[in-house]
Amino acid sequence: MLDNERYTYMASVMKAMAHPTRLFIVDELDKGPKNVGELTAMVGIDMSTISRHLSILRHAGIIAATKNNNQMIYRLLCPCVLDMYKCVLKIKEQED
Amino acid sequence: MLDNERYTYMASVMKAMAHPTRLFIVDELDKGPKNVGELTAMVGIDMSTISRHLSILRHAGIIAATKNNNQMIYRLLCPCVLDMYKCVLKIKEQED
DNA sequence: TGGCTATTTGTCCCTTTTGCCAAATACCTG
DNA sequence: CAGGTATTTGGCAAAAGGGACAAATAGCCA
Repeated sequence: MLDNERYTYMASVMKAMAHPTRLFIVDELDKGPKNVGELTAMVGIDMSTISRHLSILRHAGIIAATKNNNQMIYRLLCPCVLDMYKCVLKIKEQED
Repeated sequence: MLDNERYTYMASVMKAMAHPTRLFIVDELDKGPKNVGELTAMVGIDMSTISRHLSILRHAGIIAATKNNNQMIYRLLCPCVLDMYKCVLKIKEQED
């Protein structure tokens, strides 16, 4: 398979997005930066789990964090990920 | 989490893309329809595994298949998935 | 029908992912 | 320093993902 490394990298970024909770987080961060507590309250699962989701998105380079006192403020780095939604919706239309 | 079903659906489509071999297949099908044997030769792993990858992409609505004699010809349904690459590359640039 | 080619499906094994709880860490404040 | 709040990390269990091999299925041709 030609250029395997490229595909592996691309897949890793897409995998980071490919989870309902993480897509929700990305959507929320697109509206504005938020801390872990706020996101936890919105999603309604354990904060440790949210923290891990945020870590996955951060390592993929999709979001970034800044420390504010004892809080971590997360923000969306690349709003272009939201364009992926458009394509997914186009696929959905095709099926109906 | 608001509108959970929407996020679950979107995640399932993105998950279908989130694998190096499947991204490669999508890229190849973008150049033109191909049968399972051709894709297997290009990727270099077991045909049964390729077949399952194709099944995953088909169920996600990303590709479609037509039977030609005893071959299955796969084709890309929604070339817009390739636009996702652009965003991933933008993310990569940001990191360097 | 029997054999040949192309593809899919069943099964097994191993690895990764996800979620929870509890413990650790970080930072502020009295 | 002690206590409080915010977040991350370790460990564990359940579930899902990925690959190989063998067996099943489908369609063609003699």
